[in-house]
Order: sequence, then C-alpha cells, then structure tokens
Amino acid sequence: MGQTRVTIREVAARAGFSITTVSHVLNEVPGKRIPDSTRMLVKAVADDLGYRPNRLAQGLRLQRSDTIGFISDWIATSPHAGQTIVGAQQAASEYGSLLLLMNSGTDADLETREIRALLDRQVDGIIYAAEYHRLVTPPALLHDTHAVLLDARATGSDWAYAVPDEVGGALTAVGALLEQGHRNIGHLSNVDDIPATAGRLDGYRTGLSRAGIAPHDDLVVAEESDATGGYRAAMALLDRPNRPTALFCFNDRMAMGAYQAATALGLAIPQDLSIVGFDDQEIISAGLRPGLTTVALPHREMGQWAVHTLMRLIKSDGREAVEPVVLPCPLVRRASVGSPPGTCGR
Amino acid sequence: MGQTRVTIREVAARAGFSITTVSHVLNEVPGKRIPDSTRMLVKAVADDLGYRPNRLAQGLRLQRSDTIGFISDWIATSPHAGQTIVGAQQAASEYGSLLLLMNSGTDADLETREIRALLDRQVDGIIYAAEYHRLVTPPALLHDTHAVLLDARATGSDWAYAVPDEVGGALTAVGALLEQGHRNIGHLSNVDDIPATAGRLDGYRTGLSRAGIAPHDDLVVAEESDATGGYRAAMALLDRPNRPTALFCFNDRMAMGAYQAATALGLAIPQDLSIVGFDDQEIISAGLRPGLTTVALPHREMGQWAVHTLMRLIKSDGREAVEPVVLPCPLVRRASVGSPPGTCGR
DNA sequence: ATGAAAGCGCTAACAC
DNA sequence: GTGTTAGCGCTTTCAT
Repeated sequence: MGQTRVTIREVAARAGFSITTVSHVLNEVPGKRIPDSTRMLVKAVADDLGYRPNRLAQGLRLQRSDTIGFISDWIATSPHAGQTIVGAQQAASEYGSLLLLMNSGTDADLETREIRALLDRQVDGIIYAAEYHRLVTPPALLHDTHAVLLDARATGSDWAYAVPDEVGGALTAVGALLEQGHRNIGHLSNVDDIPATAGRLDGYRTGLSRAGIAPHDDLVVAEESDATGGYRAAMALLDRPNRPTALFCFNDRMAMGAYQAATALGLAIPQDLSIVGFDDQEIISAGLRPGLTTVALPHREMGQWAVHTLMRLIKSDGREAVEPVVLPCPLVRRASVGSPPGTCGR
Repeated sequence: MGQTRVTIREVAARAGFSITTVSHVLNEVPGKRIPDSTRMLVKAVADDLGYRPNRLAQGLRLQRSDTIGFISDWIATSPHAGQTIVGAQQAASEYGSLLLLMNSGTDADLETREIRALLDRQVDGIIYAAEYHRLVTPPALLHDTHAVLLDARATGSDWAYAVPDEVGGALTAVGALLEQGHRNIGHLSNVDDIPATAGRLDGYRTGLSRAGIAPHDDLVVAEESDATGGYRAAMALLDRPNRPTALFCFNDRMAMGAYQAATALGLAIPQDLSIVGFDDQEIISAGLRPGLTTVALPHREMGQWAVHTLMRLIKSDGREAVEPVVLPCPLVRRASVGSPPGTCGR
C-alpha cells in the first residue's frame, strides 16, 4: 500500500555513488564515460532494490509528463469508441506515454473545465475525439496545448484531423453491388445533417453515375439511422413494383432494419435482395443472417494516427506542418451480396 | 503551445505577498487568519493571471496524484466497456481525480509492466476491470497499491470487487416469463465456462423450481454465445413437438439468433414465442423487431462503485474493510414477452 | 569519471 | 498575519 518507494537516493547510497552518477547510468546519458564496473554495479543495485523513477518528479523536472489527454464526447458511448482508444493507447505506449481520459458531455463549459484539468496535469498534448464523424468547434483553450482532432473536423480554426473517407467507402459499397450486376440500387439515407450522411449519399450517387446510371431521387429514402428507421425506409423502397434489387444502407443498424423488411416481404437475402451496410458493427454485421457485407470504419487507425501526429507536433513544438488525413474505409465481405434475381449465376 | 504557464511565484510577486500566503489563500488552508483584503487581492491576481496550480508539482509534494489507473482486458472491446468507464470517470471527477487508462492484452507479463507504468506515475489506486464477469488472478504487483476489481473476482487473494448479480438477473428474466403464464421455458445457454454461464443457468433453474416446475435438462441447450449459436440452440429447442413457449437466452446476441430461428420456423414473437435476453446491448435489444425484453448489466454502477470504493480504501490507507458487492441486473421491458399461445390474453 | 548544487512548482512546519 | 525555509524525486550544469 503506502509503503514508500525506492528513490534514486537510496540506490546511490547502496551503490556507493552519487545520485548524479546513478541518474547518468540509468538514463544512459550520452557523452558520459562511465566505466563498465560502475555501470554494472549501479544497474544491479537499482534492479535489486526494484527502483523505478518517479514519473511525477521526472515530469516536473523535464517539463513533460509523457501523458496525453484523450477527450471525447461519447454520451451513449458507441461501441466504436473502444477501438479508437485501443488504437491510441497502443500507439501511445510506443512512446512511453499513457492516456489520460476525459469524456465531456455536450456542455461547452464543462468541456473547457475538462481541458483545463488535463492541462493542469501537464499533458503533453490532447486528442480531441468525436464519437462519430462530426464538425466541431473545440474550446479556444485547446490552443494552449498541442492537439489533434479525431473523427472530427473543426469549423474555423485549422486543427490537424483524421476522418473516415465516407465518400470512398460508399463508392466501395456501391461498387460491390455494381460488380454483381445490380443496376437498380436503393439507398437508405440518414436524416441527421452530419458529414457521414452527405458523404455516403454523395458516394452512392457518384458510384452510380460513373457506372452510367442516372441516380434517381426516389431510390433514396432518409429515415432515422436506427433499425426502425431502416425498416421503414426499406419498406418504402421495396414494397412497390420495380423495386430495387439491392440496398446500400447508411449504416449497419439501418441494414438490420432492412433485413427485417426483407423478411416481412418474403424476400430472401441475397437471392432476392442484396444489402450492403456501413460501419461494420460486428455485433450486427456478423450476427445477421446471412452475414452482412459492409464497410468498416478505420477507428483503430484514427486512434493511431492521432497519437503519431500529436507526437510529431509535440516534438517540433508545433512548427512541423501536419496534413489532415482522410482514412480509407475497407469493404468487409460477408454474405449479403449476390447477383440480382433473374441473372442466374452472374 | 509551449508558452510557460503562470506559477505561484508570479502570483506572489504580482500580489506583493509571499508564495506561502498565496498558497494559503488559494488552498483555503484552515486555521490561517488571513484578512479579507489579502484574500481578495491574491485571488484577484491569480484569476487575472489565469493561474492554475501545476498538478505534477502538487502531486510530488503531496504524494498524491489525484489520478487513478484503470486497467482492463478488452481485447475486442465490447461496447460494454464504455459505460463502465463513463461511470468510473464521472465518479472520479467528484473527487477531482482523472482516469489513467491502460488496456492489457491477455499477456500477464505485459500486464505487470502496465501496472508498473501506472505505479510509476504515482496513481492513487487502480481499478482492475474485466471485459465481462470473470475469475481473474491479478499480478502480485497490484498489491503495491490500492486496488479494486471490477466485473471480476479474484481466485485466491481477497480483493474488493463488484460483479453483476447473474443469478438474480436470470431469476428476474424467468420471472417475467412465469408471470405471463409460461410453464414450458427453454434456456439457451453458453458453452464458455464463465460465471455468467453458471449463474444464469442457476437462476433459470431456481426460478422454475420456485414456481413448482421441475427444470428439464432437455430444455437447456448450450451453444456459442453469439447469434449463430443462438440460432442453432433455438432451432434445437423449437423444431420439435411440444416446443417451449418461451426462451430465456444467455445473452442478447443469442436472442438475436433465436429471433432468426423463430422467423425461419414461422413463429411470431411474442404471439407464438416469448423471448428474454441478457446484457441489454441496445444496438441489438432496441434494434430487434419486436424490441427485446432483456436484463441489463450494471456497467455504469460498477464503474461508480469501483471509484467510490477505491477512494475509501485510499482514504483509510487500506484499513477500512470493504465488502464485495453483487449489483442487481434490472429487467428492461420491451415487446418480446407475451402470454403463451392459446392463453388468449392472460 | 564523479559529485555538489540548483531548481522544476508546490506545500507546510516553523519562525517572527 | 506573513514570510523563510526545507524538501517531495528527479535531471543537469558545472566543478573537480
């Protein structure tokens, strides 16, 4: 419990050298010509005593805490957030850094206080993360440190950021459908005015256009981005003559609803209807029957990018320019895509 | 960026007092009779300069970092983990503490190193969290600090811990079925040898017994705890004469599979078949059609408990005895439970 | 090759 | 009431 830890002073005493020498040896300070005998002895004693430097003291002295703040706005905490943190944390450990966690609500005032708390602890920098791809306006206080945006872009100020390639992901999704011969492809869109909505819709339209198909507005239905919304949207699209043979869904939750609609209408997937989702929430995509072909979000990659970029920023004290980054969203093939009905085979 | 922060010395200089007085005022040290004039002035200057104490320096001096380590073993990062962290983080903020995050793999060696990293940063204590209710053997090193177990019990040593009441949750689930008049209730069990499997099975059997129903072994089928497993188990249970009128599923993912089986067999939920899940993974439970009645895990509560308990431990330096805690799992009623077929109403 | 000493920013015992 | 001083554990400049 509170038993007092071994300090460098004790190591020095036991080794019969000054703390200076111990520090030199332990930190392998370059340019010091310390005989191997001393080196060995000091190391042995330190090891023996189980000495570990006090990082608070080091931090105070070095003006660097080897700690980075991770502030995010999960309210409901999507399953996504986890992977992002894992990515960030693993990358951080490559630098010997640890993540200091904060999660703000939506309250800007609270957020400022939280950043302050992080700053008070002398974090080397801050990762300002959004729960999902968003436009954000970080508190001005964030300028007091080095920071990068994760899954978010800033309105106004020019923070470094990483976001998923929504358009590219949608192109990939539609491509998977086109390559199977689908021409009549519907899109379940989202009612929320967020970058993902626009980006995925854009990718959908572009994908069709490039294939020489005029995107038809009545093939797009926007609803709430959950299973219920997906069900309704899919119903609207499918329960009519000349229904689409494939559906590209805004996300996996909507795709889940689309499955339900297909079931309700007696449509088999993928024989009668092909479906592609977005997000790759495995609990859904791997749980649906048949498995859902979908587009994965680069959560882990964004987490890693954030740390690496932040470290460059810190190292150069902000002088090095960092480019924003748009990370690819790869297709995860499962079993919900087939050729259109009546195509017999391919 | 790297602009140097205001120190207490500057505040003292500007206010025309010693840093001692400034410290006294700012920390509102009791028993000091400082005139209001001084008090006001110092506070005004501090405010004016935007002074904030350096928590590293404070920590070094006070031997307390106001930081608690949160180490967990998410590999795949369940969506659960998030809520636990949110609970812990919010509770921590009540004490002015922050969470220092680490997530280990399964590697015990790595885990030890991670605990060390936390200790090096002088965390006041550690929350050792499991991704799901587990029996664990924390590294011996954990004894070097104050610690509590979250969603886990230790084999051997006697750590304070909080786990969900698996048995109670199962009793509640079965109760919800019994109260609707079901007598022929199946259980989709899990093949993994973990506390949840045994606890939920136990609760299922006890619930039936108490209602005067002899638990029949052929009403229990164990499969992998995912949708596919649930589908298979449900098929085994339902695709036969005298099939159960209700299914209690090990978790929501298996319940998802049970829904699929019901669909395949042309069974309507809840008219022909009632289903109760466990975990309340909203993405599933709220996404299924009809909504899944299920039992929620007390993730947030466990997170809060961990922090509060840890704080008591720290305050008393481990002298205060803390009781392990088994937290209730409340039923979340949606629409997957009805009266058995042929009961016309109730 | 090794060590004394200063100082990172802060708190607190003790003087005045 | 207020200030002086020591020291938390460490790194690093500058002597020797």
